[in-house]
Amino acid sequence: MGTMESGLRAPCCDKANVKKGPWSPEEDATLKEYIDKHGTGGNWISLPQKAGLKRCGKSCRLRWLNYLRPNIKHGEFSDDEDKLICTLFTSIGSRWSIIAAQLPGRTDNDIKNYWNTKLKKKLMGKLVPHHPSQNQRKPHQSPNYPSFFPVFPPQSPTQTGYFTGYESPISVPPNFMHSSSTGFSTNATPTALVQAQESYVGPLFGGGEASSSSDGSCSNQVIRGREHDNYGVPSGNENLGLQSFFFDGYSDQKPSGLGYGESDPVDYSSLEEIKELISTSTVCSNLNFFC
DNA sequence: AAGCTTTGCAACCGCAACGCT
DNA sequence: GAGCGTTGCGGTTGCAAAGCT
Repeated sequence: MGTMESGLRAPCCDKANVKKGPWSPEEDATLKEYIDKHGTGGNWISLPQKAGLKRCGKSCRLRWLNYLRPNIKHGEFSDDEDKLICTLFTSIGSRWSIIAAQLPGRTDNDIKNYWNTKLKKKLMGKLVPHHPSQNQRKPHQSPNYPSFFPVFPPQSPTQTGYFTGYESPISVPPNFMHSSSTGFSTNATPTALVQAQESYVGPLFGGGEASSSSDGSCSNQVIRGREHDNYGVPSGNENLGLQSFFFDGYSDQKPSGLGYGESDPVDYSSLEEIKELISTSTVCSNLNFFC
């Protein structure tokens, strides 16, 4: 590690001579043909050159993994898949790669998009907003988003007990993801994950009580990190992805109306509803609220 | 029919971990 | 152990299509 600090990170490719944007059928064919013949060669950076593509290696990798790879499933998600995604999301957050690993043929990108555009709304559609007056749409707000998606109070991120809405309301013990007591691993079955989450579901909504880390700093600090457990699985001190589930009441993707620290009033009673909904949807084996 | 808004998804970006030297 | 290149991941963006007025 350690190139990050310098700010002098070399670009992964010559951006000037690299094509961006949607892939053409010809490019797809070229990439597929090359990989079918030679494999990836363990080096995506040099692959486009060898294959005769004017693309960044990263772009090739992404295209292959998300689209060209054999056995990729496209199209509608089944109810079972919906439920599994929901269960896993409430267990481990936006760990899309891990969630994707439980859904054969689905890519993390697919699942992420599906969650952000459909599943989240589907889930939230089950909730009735408390205060219709707050339900006025803001730019880019989906019509069926309840207004009470909390945007958290305008407190300093360092104040214990609050978070800005840009950061996870959740902190997880560093050993949670690879704790033997939780039984978590990428190889864990969804059932195991639910069990793990069950043991942890309380603190998920513990608000301020759960937000301090052991060194006394606040877990509002977004911790991005990937440790790996014995299974080669990302694990560790995680910023679970419920943040995206919670914060953006008026955009799928970004809080376009309010700046950092600005907020609408919070409807805390609605938090209880969400809490109940998620714990119900997660813990209850009869996940039938999608039906 | 035209213009505007919203939605869905492919692709990009930046960061952090990995792994080799 | 440090440095550096590569990989993998999650968040974000851009744009075409669909829907609405």
